[in-house]
Amino acid sequence: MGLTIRDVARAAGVSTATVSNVLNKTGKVGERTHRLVLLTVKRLGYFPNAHARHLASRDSRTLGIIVSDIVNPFFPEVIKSFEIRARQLGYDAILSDTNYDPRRTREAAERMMEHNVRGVAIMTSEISSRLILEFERRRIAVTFLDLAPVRGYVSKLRIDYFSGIKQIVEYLHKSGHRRIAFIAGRPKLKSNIARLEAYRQCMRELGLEPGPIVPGDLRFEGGLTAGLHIAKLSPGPTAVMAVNDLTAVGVIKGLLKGGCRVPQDISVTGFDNTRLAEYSNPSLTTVDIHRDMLGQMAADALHELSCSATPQGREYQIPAELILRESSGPAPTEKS
Amino acid sequence: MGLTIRDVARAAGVSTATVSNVLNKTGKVGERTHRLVLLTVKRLGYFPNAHARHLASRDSRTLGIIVSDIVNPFFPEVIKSFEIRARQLGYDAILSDTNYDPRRTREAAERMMEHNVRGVAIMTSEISSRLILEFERRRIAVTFLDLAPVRGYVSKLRIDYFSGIKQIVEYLHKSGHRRIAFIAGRPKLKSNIARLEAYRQCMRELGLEPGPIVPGDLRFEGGLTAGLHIAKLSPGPTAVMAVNDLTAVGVIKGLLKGGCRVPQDISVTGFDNTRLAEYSNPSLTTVDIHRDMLGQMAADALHELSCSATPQGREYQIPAELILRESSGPAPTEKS
DNA sequence: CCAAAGCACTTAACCGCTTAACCTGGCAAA
DNA sequence: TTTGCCAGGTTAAGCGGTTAAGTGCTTTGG
Repeated sequence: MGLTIRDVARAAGVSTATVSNVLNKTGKVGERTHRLVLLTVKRLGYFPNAHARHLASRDSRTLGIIVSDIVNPFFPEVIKSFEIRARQLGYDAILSDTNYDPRRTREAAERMMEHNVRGVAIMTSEISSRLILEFERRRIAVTFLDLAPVRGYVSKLRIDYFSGIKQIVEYLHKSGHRRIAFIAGRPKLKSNIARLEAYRQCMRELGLEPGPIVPGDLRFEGGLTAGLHIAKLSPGPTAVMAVNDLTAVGVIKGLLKGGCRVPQDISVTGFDNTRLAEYSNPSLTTVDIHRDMLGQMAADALHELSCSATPQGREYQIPAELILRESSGPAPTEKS
Repeated sequence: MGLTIRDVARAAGVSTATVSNVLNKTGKVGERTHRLVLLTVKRLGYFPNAHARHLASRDSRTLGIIVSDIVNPFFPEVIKSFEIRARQLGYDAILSDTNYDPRRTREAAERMMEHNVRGVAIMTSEISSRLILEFERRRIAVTFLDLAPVRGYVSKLRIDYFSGIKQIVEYLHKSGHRRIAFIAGRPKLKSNIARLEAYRQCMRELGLEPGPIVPGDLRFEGGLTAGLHIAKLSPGPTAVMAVNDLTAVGVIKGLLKGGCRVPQDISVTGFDNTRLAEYSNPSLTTVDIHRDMLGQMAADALHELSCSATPQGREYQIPAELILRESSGPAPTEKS
């Protein structure tokens, strides 16, 4: 196996406690010895065993993040910023992907417990309340996305879907659009429902009738179908809001296939501001919800919860920001 | 803290060794007791502490994967399939992202050592040979992508860039293209060099002069610039091969801005078959290099190396496959 | 001038698990 | 009946660290 702290201690002619104190920067070691130990560590190429360290200190200094699908372009940036912030705060970060599968979600949660994490950011909705209670029982800090109320060990990251949708609707309205369709996502996902409801409410507030609401599936294919469908409508909408970017890209393709030009005939908007939005052709007008901030905030929230003696969950707002690109423009002048 | 194996042992009226034997399925426990223990574990909601387990068994049963950028759409699928396969083989998987930064690459490697992984899949090129030696010294299995020769503990995953490029060139040639440009990537990356060289060689083999070779940066922006540049060329190429999909998407945008239609005036091809290729407009003709297979193979290779008594690294081939989509077509008929 | 305090360490008892070595009772073979 | 053996346990010694308590100095205050 590898070297142990005892090997280092022997080589440096000190006790293991001294080596440990040097490596943990407790300040209990004199400067001469400190340097000597550090030198020996370098010379031998010693790395402390993380497992032993966690076990002995009764503190894993680890944060976990559970996402539903790492391939979904929404998550990588969240994961990345989570991991970076966790490291800055002195934590190790571990990731689990559930693939939208409740069984794997349970396994992911169990993995977090086995690793004795101090906190876990849950970025998926397929999690049972039993598991959440289990986390609470073990005093493991938790953050949720949108779901669940704030409690002792539970903080909440609320993405401001309403504001995001509102910005789109108002922008389209100002650009002269009056018939604005909506392509929905999965009817069971809270975040999708929130967007749909926000759309309905914002339309009404501007005195507009919520236009055709077409089902989708959050995927490209659903958008494609919806786009083809909308291209055939008469009188069709002059703008289409999609529940996310991927759907919007599908919609654009569907509309083009159906003979509509984007944005000359119909404007299309997305949601999430994934890379796709930027690279799409035409590039997408969409809403950015600061995924990097999301990851960072999750790590910060967990740190705060797990450090406090009397933890009190908080609610964090993730702002949404309208990003104008090529897929939207002024409404075409009516010829009917 | 949480429950320990002692709590379970006490509650079930057996020794800790028995509980351990049940949980590890060693088959040394009678059926009655087995069931009793399992029941007690469920009832109390006990999860074994992974750190203690790893420490005591002197075996982390963990595989690591180091990637350069999780946000790069190439990696998530690799990571996902790696992680799935690792779990199937009974391993825990940990991920580190280096962000193309040598310092963070070193930290990632150190993290792997601290976690005492049995093997690590290195999917980045910014790694120093010192670290590789360090892995070898500790008998940690390693797989590399393209780089490095096969050795005792080192296997190699070779993506068949040559075949991929060759398929594109031959396809374009058959479609009547004779002037085929190439947009390069980073001149230091081995994988990029391999593609460029393959392009040169394949062109020559077909009796074609390697056309303009335009620098790029693997990013959208580089492609955009290159596309604008090429649109101005006269006589311009009738086809453009980009070093990767992202560049290709940029190229398309650049060409469109420069007044060229894709694929009517100019065909464009990508490389990697990221999701982007599918969603781009027009969708991209590209080469799929089976990223899921890559991740799985890496896990398999590490498993094999770390289990063998006399490990001998092997070379694994990752096949490449041409995917035809909308961004390419027959060469326009010359009018000069 | 002596006790108390401070400094720079060492000693050794854990952390929660695994596992080799050691028991024990019951049954088949001698 | 004795012996041997095996299935089905238990005991206890680590794994590689951390850390509270202890030790032998030197310094300091009254």
